[in-house]
Amino acid sequence: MNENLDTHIYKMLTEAGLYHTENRVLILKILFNARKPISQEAISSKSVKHFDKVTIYRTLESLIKAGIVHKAFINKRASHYELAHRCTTKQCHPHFTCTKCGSTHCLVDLSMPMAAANHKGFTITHQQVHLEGLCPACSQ
Amino acid sequence: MNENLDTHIYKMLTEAGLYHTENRVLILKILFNARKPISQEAISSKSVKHFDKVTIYRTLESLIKAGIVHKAFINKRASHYELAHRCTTKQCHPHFTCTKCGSTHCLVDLSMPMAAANHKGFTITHQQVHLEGLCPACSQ
DNA sequence: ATCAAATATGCAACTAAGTTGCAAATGTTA
DNA sequence: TAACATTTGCAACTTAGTTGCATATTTGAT
Ligand SMILES: [Mn+2]
Ligand SMILES: [Mn+2]
Ligand SMILES: [Zn+2]
Ligand SMILES: [Zn+2]
Repeated sequence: MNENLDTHIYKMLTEAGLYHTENRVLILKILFNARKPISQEAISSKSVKHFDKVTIYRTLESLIKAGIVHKAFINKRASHYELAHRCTTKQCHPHFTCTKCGSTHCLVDLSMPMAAANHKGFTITHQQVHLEGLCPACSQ
Repeated sequence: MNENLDTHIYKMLTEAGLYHTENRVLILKILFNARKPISQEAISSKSVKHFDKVTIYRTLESLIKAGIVHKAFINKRASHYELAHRCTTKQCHPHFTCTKCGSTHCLVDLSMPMAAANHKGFTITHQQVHLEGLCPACSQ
């Protein structure tokens, strides 16, 4: 599985025309394992190796430009990043924020209908749905 | 019309149990006139009177707590504020951001179906839809 | 009108997310 | 291995938002 992940990441970077650097691979692995949007600070603290925060921001920037990563939404002034592999070009899965514990979750199996592509002169190309309420743990 | 707005604002503040202060009224008028989410910085620059930014943040905070104002979404690290009068408790109208000119719009007449109130243990109480694409001016 | 209590305001100082410039290090290709 | 392109770390900076505190304003009761 680790072998597969390394190979997968290697291929992704090659296809994107990005240098295959240690930092890029480590950050991608952290994002793969997180399975939800996380902040620069969270990436930093999940990492064994010390990263300069500028390096993390610039690495994320390059991955976003390549379409591998995207910003999910902004929570408490810090953007949260996740892999883009479970989103279409027109719509990301809905994101959920618990109003009690503050945790965020990707509701990848909750499908939401897209708004019409045109609405009173607006050309709508992308839709993002943000949900709030209580997470399973806090619903009890 | 100005007479009506003053009266309306006065009533809103009274009903919310908030002091009827000059600053609160001025900021509410700016929000009424803006007709879209705007930042603290924008409120400040639209105002003839000089406001301390802390005053604006604390005024908005009190209005949010009273349910009169809410944060629409966060754009470029700065929250954008608008009146809550065109939103229900469960769902705000969709917000649109133009990818070309960066302008934001409230699509108050574009209705989006609510996600189910329950989904795999999540209790969903609020939904926010964010759309992207080209605004009428940029669509030409 | 006057006063006391509650609330709002302005100022200075602070925290923290994200950015920029630049020199040194690393990855790629030949 | 050499030349070139890209990435990295560091220091310094910008700016949204917060906090503490002393002063000013609003309100309701007298
Ligand atoms: Mn996503
Ligand atoms: Mn709104
Ligand atoms: Zn929770
Ligand atoms: Zn536009």
